[in-house]
Amino acid sequence: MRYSEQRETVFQILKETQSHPSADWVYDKVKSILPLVSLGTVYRNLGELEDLGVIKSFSMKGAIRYDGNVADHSHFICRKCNLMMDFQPKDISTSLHNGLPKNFIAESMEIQISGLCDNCKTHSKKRN
Amino acid sequence: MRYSEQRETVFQILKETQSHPSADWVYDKVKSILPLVSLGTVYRNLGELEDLGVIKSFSMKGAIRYDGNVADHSHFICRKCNLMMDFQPKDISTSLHNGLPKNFIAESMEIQISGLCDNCKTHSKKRN
DNA sequence: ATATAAATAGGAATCATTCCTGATTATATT
DNA sequence: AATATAATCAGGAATGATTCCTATTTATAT
Ligand SMILES: [Mn+2]
Ligand SMILES: [Mn+2]
Ligand SMILES: [Zn+2]
Ligand SMILES: [Zn+2]
Repeated sequence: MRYSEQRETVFQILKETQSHPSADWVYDKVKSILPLVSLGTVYRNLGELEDLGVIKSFSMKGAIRYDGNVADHSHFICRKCNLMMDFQPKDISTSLHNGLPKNFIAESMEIQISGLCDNCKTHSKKRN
Repeated sequence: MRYSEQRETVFQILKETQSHPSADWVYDKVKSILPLVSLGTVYRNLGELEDLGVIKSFSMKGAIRYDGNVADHSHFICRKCNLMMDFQPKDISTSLHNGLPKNFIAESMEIQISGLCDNCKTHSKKRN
């Protein structure tokens, strides 16, 4: 795989944010550094970085969101503003061995907690 | 909310399957009963049923999938064929109180295990 | 039976994502 | 340093899922 400034920039942006952004958000950020970058290039590089295993993605509310944190972790998701925050549940992987479906090979686990974030539990307007 | 045969049919189809189908799959099923139904009607009724709280939805691999099982449960997802199977992890809700993010109101939890289903671990072709 | 608002069918519009193509560029080789 | 070549790119068209629109139909209250 050949080096490209576009791919490197996409990767750095993803590593530096905790916000689990969409491709479009990444696109805007890249544009502020490389104004001529195209959205297709951002998508292609996000896909390539995911194939390399250095970023992750998941779809949420009809849009793909990307995560530069590839370590095992879980997410808290605010149902109002869609904030997505990492957290590390303790003592889960050990206790989860109970109740797993039979004959399936489990490769990864994600726990998603949905609810209201700190902002949204006190304010009614969308903040994020 | 007025009764409609279309909504009732959508609801019954979702209650009777365990497959976590897409809107399009539901559309095909409804058509076999009400041949003139439109895809827009299926989407609208799926949304209304979700608002009522009698079905759930989540997006997966860029498409919305619907679930007629509104009881708390988790999913095993095959990364090869996208099979989505309910399971009930035991002893999770109690142990999960450790490690939750601060100041967030947790309303629901879902555990997703990804891996290979029984078919896919032995065959290479897509079955589902 | 009639009135009325809710729901529908069919199709257009939208939006995220992927695909395509001719131009550019990183990198290896001379 | 110049050249060759395949990878990558920019820009835009195509796709596919979902939502939106509107004239028509229909459930239901009176
Ligand atoms: Mn994360
Ligand atoms: Mn389910
Ligand atoms: Zn929030
Ligand atoms: Zn499978």
